[in-house]
Amino acid sequence: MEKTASNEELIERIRLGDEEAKSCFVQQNSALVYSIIRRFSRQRISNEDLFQIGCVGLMKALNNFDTSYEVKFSTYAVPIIMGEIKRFFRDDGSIRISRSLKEGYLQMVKTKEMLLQKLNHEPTYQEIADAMELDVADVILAFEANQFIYSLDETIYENDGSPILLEDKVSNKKEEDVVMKVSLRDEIQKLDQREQLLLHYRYDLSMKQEDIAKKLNISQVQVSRLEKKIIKKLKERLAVA
DNA sequence: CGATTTCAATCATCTAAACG
DNA sequence: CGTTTAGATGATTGAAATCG
Repeated sequence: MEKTASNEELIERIRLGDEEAKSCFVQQNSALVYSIIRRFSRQRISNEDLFQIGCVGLMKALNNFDTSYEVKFSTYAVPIIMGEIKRFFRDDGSIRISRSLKEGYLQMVKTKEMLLQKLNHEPTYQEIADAMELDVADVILAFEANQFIYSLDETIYENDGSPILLEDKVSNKKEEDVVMKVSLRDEIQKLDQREQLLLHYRYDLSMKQEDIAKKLNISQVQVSRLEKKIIKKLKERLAVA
């Protein structure tokens, strides 16, 4: 290693493929990450995890930073890192807080699918509630709260049943799973509608390929193939990062 | 049993004769 | 020339065999 160079200089060299400059850069800016995560530290999550997430943000900032912005790197990087951490808390919270609620939700989704077949129309909240012998208010609440949650990882992480974990399919490594989780979420967002839906059915709802096939109007064989393709794609994209 | 792979049929895309 | 036709090559498909 060598004496301190400015961030701007280092970035210049990183752009040219200088690996040494990169590690030097990370080391130099870890203090910045620390100063940010200090504000977030809570008991629920270790500082180490937080730091890793912060570094994800740092790398994002590094990749997207444009010298023509005419601002100091740190000015640009801080909001990005903050965003990354905030996003993690949001995602993390929604999963941990509502696990039992989520399970109920999954059941509701299944019931809804079933009713859809039986009634031949989109079931009302009332009908779902009746079928499950629940209060309408509970059903509505669960649906509203969970509507947009795609918890493709973590969701089932401590179920004793036989959960399928997308994470395991995509990654072989055990470590650095926090970083992996974050970027996996990113990559899933980039998939097209049908692919996301397939993952949702498969890994959130644990549906059979055959049932998914019916839903998507394709054959079960195609579901198998499509699923394999998606896994492969995610794997490749994560491997590079 | 559910998931995957195999295999033959079918479809799409390209190439090059064979015309008018 | 343009376009029509024959065929070749490759991708996609689902039923059925096979796997775990």
